[in-house]
Amino acid sequence: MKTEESSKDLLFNSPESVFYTISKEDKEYLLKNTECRSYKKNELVFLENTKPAGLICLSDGKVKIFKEGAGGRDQIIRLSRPGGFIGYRALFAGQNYHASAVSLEVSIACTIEKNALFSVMKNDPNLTFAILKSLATELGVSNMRTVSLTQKHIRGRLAESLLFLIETYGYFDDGLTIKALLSREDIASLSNMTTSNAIRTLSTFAQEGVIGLEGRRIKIIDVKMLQKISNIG
Amino acid sequence: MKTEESSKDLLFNSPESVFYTISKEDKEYLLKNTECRSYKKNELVFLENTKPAGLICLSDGKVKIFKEGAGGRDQIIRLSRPGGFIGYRALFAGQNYHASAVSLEVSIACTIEKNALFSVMKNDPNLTFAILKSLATELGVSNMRTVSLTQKHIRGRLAESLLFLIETYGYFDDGLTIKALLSREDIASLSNMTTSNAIRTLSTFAQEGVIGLEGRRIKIIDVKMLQKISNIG
DNA sequence: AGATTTTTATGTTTTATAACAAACTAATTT
DNA sequence: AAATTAGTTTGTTATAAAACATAAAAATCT
Repeated sequence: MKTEESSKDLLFNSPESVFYTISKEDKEYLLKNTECRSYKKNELVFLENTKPAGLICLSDGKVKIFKEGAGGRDQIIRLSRPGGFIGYRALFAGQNYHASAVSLEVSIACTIEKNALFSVMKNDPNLTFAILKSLATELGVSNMRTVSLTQKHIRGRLAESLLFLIETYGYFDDGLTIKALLSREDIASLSNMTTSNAIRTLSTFAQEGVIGLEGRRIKIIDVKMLQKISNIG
Repeated sequence: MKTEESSKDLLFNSPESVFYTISKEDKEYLLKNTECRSYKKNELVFLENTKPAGLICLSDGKVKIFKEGAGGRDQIIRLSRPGGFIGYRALFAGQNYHASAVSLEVSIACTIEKNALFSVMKNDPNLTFAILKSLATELGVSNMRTVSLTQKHIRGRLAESLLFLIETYGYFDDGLTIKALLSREDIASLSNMTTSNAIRTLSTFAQEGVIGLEGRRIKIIDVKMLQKISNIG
């Protein structure tokens, strides 16, 4: 299990981090202005329409970013994994959050205070450029998702979501079970359908031998078929 | 009518441009590496899956950015107006275009060559920061749109599209007619519905006295009502 | 351990919207 | 000006998915 202290280390000293290559002084300065805390399952990380305090980096666990839609039906915009940033869109746009974030399991997240981060960025074009690239990439995913969610049918959307979960969280040690135990409701919110239809379609996939179901565990039996279902829409 | 020469001026010397405040030398350098050209109506500006050559700025006219979906049904991701950038997501993500761009009317667009732009950005954190802000803002719009398109009903989606057109292009001198003469098919692609349903729903709105229709001209009679329809979804 | 709530499951009905069809109108081309 | 093509309109039918309903199972609380 990770601690709140070791979390700062992941954020600033792992080679994949955009902060890995910044100067020693900048690193020390940001470190002093970063706070980590842990979240229980289903705890709010930030709330729609509030102001970002800084850049939040997920260090351990899983967080969903979602918008509440008409009739209480949520729409999951994004899922975050350790090492990923959350809520940075609003921060850099200078806006309030457009969505809320809630942990899906016990999680640790670190917040780099806004002004400290900005002052470092203003003197480090490479850092700003790296963040720009990351945001641009995310915008691409978001645009693709818009098309998928609006044009694919239920089976295609669900298949795409399962592939997305595999991509994001990978498998347990068995190499088959998706390493994410979402509720059926969350799977529905991710795939833009009602919970009933998510359950129904999952069990159809299971009957067809594409996946296996054991409670919240989803075993992927036939990835190729899943990709095919996702592609034909 | 704008010329290709005066277009460069808009891009670098208008106070709203992100390039307005860059140094004189940088401006001259970018100016040398910028090319403007005009496009006929329905001409391709860039094609999905090709590599961006630089940052494209629309100087005059209107351009739609769209993705071809299943069964030839397009999805308009974004509409650009003079002063706006197009295709910058792919450029900064270091990817090929995920969508295509086509002019909706006679247009002029300027392209700042990629490497020239990047070298200026690497030395001007403020410029990079400004572009980051702009991208973050767009990502917000994109996320909101995802939720609207997936959760609102036909009437709500169409009303939202009309309001979006007003916001983007404003009115003709009469203060009533939307300054954008889109085909019914484009209105459908923007609202994620079939052309038939776009036409049908437009004429329902007209019957209800919310809008007036004269060919492709759409007169907004009751904005409040339109906002209400958009909000209730 | 029992009670209560939440989550999952499945069947039935209703409805919004796509798909199809056919005609009419406007815009281009020859 | 006639012919051709592209775009618009309206009506009908088919269908995917939501809404509703009920029950079983699992998780949580007392």
